[in-house]
Amino acid sequence: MNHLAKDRAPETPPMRDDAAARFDIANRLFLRLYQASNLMHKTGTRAVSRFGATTQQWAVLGALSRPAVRDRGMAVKELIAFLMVSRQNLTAVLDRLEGAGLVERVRAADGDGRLRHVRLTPAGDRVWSEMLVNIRRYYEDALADFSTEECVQLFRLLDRLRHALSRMTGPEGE
Amino acid sequence: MNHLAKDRAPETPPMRDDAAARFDIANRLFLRLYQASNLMHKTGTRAVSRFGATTQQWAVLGALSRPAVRDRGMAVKELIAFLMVSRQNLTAVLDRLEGAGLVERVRAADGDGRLRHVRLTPAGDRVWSEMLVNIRRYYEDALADFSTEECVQLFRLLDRLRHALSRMTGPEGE
DNA sequence: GCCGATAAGGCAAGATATTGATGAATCACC
DNA sequence: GGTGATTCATCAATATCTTGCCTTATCGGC
Repeated sequence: MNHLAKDRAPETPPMRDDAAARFDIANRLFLRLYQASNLMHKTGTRAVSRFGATTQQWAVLGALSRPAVRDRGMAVKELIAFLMVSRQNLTAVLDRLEGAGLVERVRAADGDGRLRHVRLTPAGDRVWSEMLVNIRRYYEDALADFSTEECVQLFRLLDRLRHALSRMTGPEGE
Repeated sequence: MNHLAKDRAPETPPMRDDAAARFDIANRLFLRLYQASNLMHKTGTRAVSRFGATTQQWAVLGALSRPAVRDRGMAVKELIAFLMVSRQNLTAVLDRLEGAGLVERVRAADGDGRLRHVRLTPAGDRVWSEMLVNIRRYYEDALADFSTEECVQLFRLLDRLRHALSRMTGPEGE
């Protein structure tokens, strides 16, 4: 990795080195994303393991616990868009959560009879409150070395990356 | 978020709101990490699908193709530390790669007879070169809206997060 | 030469993730 | 009222990913 003649380039920077440097940093970036995501699932599942939960179930419960949707629940399609997973996968996760009694599928009270709204059960609400204690501690541990400003920075960059990647799944995957 | 204990000194920022804001941003951050990682696997696997590969196999081949280890290969233990996956999982991925003839397990030429070095086969080397064309295009597409400076920034933040999370797996997980 | 530690593989169980194909109920439109 | 699109579910195949436990081979120290 020789990126030497970098700081003193009064004219046009050499195209070849620039492309090579970008590939190199992209490679490292995606490797870190891969590693960080592996570790997130590993440590996250451990953090909520005493509830028999996993990071995916955590994500679903977290989505359903948001004040804006706590009462009405979310349609499966909305959850798919929110979590960016496949329908087949989400169905399996929902099955497990429903089996554990944390979540229920109800027909939408309003118009559309095709929609099934997924909603937290009272038990799910209770378990989520308990999990929240562990989750707060998990966030504190994981981000202890990050200033709030840096957290925001990382969030924004990840958000843009997510946006770019979701465009690659096809124009409808927005 | 409702700001509760606001009756404190106007000089110091209210602790409660600060903690709530940090939790909120942490929550969004990890959701974005979850989403971005899902999308990375989805779009990445698609990018190398015509080689019958997946993102994990891509990661392994990428690790083995680095100039520093191209000839001697990497011990399984090194690969585990590098990719941060479990041994049981890596074994399965290596089995598939070995079955496809892209990778071989050889006894370490040097001292330790316990070590099996995983190395690219000539066929694996060839396939990797072809995959590289797709991978370069993938990186360009995914990071088109990012300046090189922003890529470095995101890499550094992810690297620190990876480090923090790996500390949480236990002191040996370094 | 014995023995604990290390490196790797085998086997099992369970959860997550993708794609693809199929089916059933419902809605919107004509 | 029929038709096509939408929403959700199901079955199947395949690949990851984790934990836990057991086995084998080897290394290093005593």
